Amino acid sequence: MAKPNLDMQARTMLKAAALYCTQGRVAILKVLLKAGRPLSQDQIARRSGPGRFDKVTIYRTLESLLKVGLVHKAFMDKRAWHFELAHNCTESQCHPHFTCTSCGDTHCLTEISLPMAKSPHKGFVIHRQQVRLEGLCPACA
Amino acid sequence: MAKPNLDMQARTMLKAAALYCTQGRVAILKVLLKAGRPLSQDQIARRSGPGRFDKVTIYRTLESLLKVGLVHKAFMDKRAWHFELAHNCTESQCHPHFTCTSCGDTHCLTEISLPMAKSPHKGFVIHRQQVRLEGLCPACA
DNA sequence: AAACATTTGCAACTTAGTTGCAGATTTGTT
DNA sequence: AACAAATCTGCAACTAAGTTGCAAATGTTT
Ligand SMILES: [Mn+2]
Ligand SMILES: [Mn+2]
Ligand SMILES: [Zn+2]
Ligand SMILES: [Zn+2]
Repeated sequence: MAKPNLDMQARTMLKAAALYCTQGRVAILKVLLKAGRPLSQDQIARRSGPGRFDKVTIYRTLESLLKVGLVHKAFMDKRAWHFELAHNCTESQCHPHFTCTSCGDTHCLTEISLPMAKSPHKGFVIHRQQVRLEGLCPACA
Repeated sequence: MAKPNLDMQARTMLKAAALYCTQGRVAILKVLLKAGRPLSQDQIARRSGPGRFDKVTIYRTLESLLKVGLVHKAFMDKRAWHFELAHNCTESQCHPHFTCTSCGDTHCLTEISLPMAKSPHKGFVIHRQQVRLEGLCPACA
């Protein structure tokens, strides 16, 4: 029952963003919807069926989703970028990301948000803030 | 007047960390001391004299400095890692980094620090927190 | 200065991400 | 349904970051 729902959801999002509903975009958006956390190009490729899309296509698809604000690049302290749906994000702050130092899993902490930093002194204008947390996840604590 | 001072400072730090005082380590540490902000391998290479050290050496040197806690890896939202001296950092939080969206420069905001995030619910244990800020620097605002 | 421990450079390799271009899809229109 | 215009896709070739093994060079201790 989740499948057709996800498909609809993805197509609706693309339509609303005035993007072509291509096979690649629908599939990749569904992967991100289902995952609910940041994924690398590599993970997205494997989850959308191995060999289904060229990695160039995946990067370009993600870039188009980025441009219209459907996804965010999340900062992972790994060598590869990770992409995720833009959810629970305000203009000035995306939700914090928590990475477990034991199992390595990353979770989106959409429930919490820190106060924005105050500009320190001489004319820094702060527009956006990004927070990364490290520690032990429930499973590893 | 800054030169011999920096040299001394670098050597003292290395001695204290029980590391060999090699030409590479002294030179790279001096570069980081002088820069006062996160630099990529590439930037470090250029600032320590082009062709002076192999990039492998620079990476391995930085890794040794990392291991003893003299430097930190700072996340830059670029493809390359950036390294900087560990300064004004507590156990749980390094200083925030500010990147100007206009000129691209990154500044270390060692004067400010945000309250630690509160663990949201089910057993997340937060050990460290990292904050990245974006906006306009004094020169660009 | 010798002996030992550690670091260095080189060359070769891996992986993430990018670019150009021709052919395939998508969409809106007849 | 068929067409044309706009856009996307895969391929191949490329750039750039980072890693590994190993022999030669350097740093430290005696
Ligand atoms: Mn997230
Ligand atoms: Mn810093
Ligand atoms: Zn865990
Ligand atoms: Zn600026």
